Amino acid sequence: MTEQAAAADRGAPRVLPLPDRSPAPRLGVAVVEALVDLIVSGALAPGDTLPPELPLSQQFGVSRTVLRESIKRLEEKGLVSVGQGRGRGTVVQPTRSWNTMDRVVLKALIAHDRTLGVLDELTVVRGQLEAAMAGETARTRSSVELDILRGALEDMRVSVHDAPVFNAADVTFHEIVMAASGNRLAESIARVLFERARESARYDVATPLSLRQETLREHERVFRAIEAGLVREAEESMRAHICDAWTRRRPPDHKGTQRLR
Amino acid sequence: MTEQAAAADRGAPRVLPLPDRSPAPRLGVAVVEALVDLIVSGALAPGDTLPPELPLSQQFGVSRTVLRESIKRLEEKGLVSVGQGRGRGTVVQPTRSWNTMDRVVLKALIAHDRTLGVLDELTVVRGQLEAAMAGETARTRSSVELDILRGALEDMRVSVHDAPVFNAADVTFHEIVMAASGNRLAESIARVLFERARESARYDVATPLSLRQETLREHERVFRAIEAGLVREAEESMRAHICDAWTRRRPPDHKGTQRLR
DNA sequence: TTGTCAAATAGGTATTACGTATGCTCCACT
DNA sequence: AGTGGAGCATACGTAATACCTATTTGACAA
Repeated sequence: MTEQAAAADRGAPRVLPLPDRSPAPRLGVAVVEALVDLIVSGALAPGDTLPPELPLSQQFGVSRTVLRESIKRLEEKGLVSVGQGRGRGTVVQPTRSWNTMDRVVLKALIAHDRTLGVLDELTVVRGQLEAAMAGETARTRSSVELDILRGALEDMRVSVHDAPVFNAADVTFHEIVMAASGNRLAESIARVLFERARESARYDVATPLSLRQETLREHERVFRAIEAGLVREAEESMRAHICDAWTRRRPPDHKGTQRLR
Repeated sequence: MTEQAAAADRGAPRVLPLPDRSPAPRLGVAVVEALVDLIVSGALAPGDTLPPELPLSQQFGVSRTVLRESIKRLEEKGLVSVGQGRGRGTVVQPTRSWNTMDRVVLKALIAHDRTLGVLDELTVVRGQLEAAMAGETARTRSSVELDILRGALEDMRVSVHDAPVFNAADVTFHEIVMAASGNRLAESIARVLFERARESARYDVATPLSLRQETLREHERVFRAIEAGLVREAEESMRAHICDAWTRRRPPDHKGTQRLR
C-alpha cells in the first residue's frame, strides 16, 4: 500500500466529519431561551411571578449571577419586570409590552403558533414595508443601482436550476431594493422579519423548479417597474410577490386566518 | 430658636419639595444608556473594541458585575458582540445588526438625528402598517367594534378644545383600529414606533386648534371608510392622515429628505 | 374597633474575590 | 520555514457578603 493510498484510506471521512462546531454553549443564553419559551408558550402567563432568584438559579443549575444576567436580558425583551421588596419579585409582563421584533421572542412566537397566524401577519407587514421601499426605489433609482439590480436578477436567471444559489440571489435582490430605498428603519424591520421567517422550518419547504420559475417572473416584473420608474406598479408588484410567495409555500393549515393582500 | 421653629426651618420644603420621586436610579440602566448613546452617536464606531471589563467598570464607577450585566443588555440590543480570549473583547457591531426597534436604541437614533430623517422614515413605516390594519378592519369590522370606534371619534369631537384630552382620544382611536385588525405583529411594531415618536421632543410641538380640527376631519374620513367597508379608501385615508399629521408638526428642517406618501 | 407607626421579613441590588476557559502571540524546537 | 507549546490577556462562571426597599405584621393609642 502506497503512502497516498493509506492517506486516502484514513483521510476520506476526515475532511469534514463534524462541521457543526457549536462555538460555545453559553449558560446564560440557554437559560434565556428556556424562560422565553416558558413565557411565550403560555406556561407562564402575564401577571405570574417567577420564583425568587436563588431557587430559580438552583432549578436551572446555574449560579445566581448568571441567572441575574438572564433576567436582565428578559427584561430587555419586555417579557418581565423586576422590582425589589417583599412581595415584588420578577413578574411576567402583558403581551403588549413584549418586544416582538426580538430574535428569540419572534422565533418562539413562530414556533408556538399552531395556526401559522404569526407568519401570515409577518408576511403582511413585510409586504407593506418592501412595497413602500420598492416604490421609493422606483422614484429615486440611480443608473448604478439599476445595474446592480439587473446583475442580481441575472444571477437568479442563470441559477434557476440550483435551489441554494437561486435562493441566495433572491435574498440579494431584496437587499438591494431595500438599501436603495434609503429607508433604513423599514429595511431593518423587514430584514429581521425575513430572516426569522426563513429560519423557520415551516417556511423552508422544498421548492420545486416550477415555483422558482414563478418567483423569477415576479422579480422580473418588479425590476421592470423600478427600471421604468413606475412607483405604483413597483409597490403593487412587490407586495403581490411577497404575499404570493408565502401562499405558495404555506402548508394548507388554516387557510383563511388572515387574508393576504 | 424654639424646637418648632427649627423644625419649620428644616421642614418647610419637606412636605412636597420634589414630587418627581424617581423610583430607583438603577446603576445598570444608566450605564446602558450611556453606552448606547456612545455607539449610536458614532463616538464608538462599528468595529471598535470597547475597553476591557475592569477598566470600563472603573471608568463608570460601578462594579464589574454591574458592568457585565449592562454589556449583556447591549448584546441583546445587537449593538456589541463579546468574545473571550486575548485580542477579542467586546466589539461594536455593524449598524445592520442593531435592534432598531429597541426602546433605548430607537430613542437614541431619534435624538442624534439632525435631519429628522429617522422620524420621516418612521412615519412612512407607521403609515404603511396602520394603512394595512385600517383596511383589514374595514373588511372584518363587527358592529360592536364599530360602536366602540364611533365612541372614540365622539370623544375627539367633544374635546377638540382640550389638547391633552383630544390627544388621548386620538391615540385611543388608533389603538382600536389596530386591535380590530387582528394583526398583532403589525400592531406591536406600529405602537412602539408611535410611542417613541410621541415621546420625542421634536414631535410634540404645541398644536393650535386648527390642527386638531384638521386631525379630527381626517379621523372622520377614516371612520366613514371603515364603517362603509371600503378597504381601499380606509387604507388610503389612514396613510394620508398619518403622513399629513407629521408634515403638519414637522419642523421645516430639511423638507425633502424623504418623500412622505 | 380603627388608625398609625415601627420592626421583621422577603426579595432584589451591588460589591468583592476567586477560579475557569479560550484564543492570540511569540518563541523555541524541529 | 513550519509547528507546537508556554504565556498572557480577557471574558465566563461561582460564591460569599452587605445593603437597600417595599410589604407585612403587630403593638399601641385613640
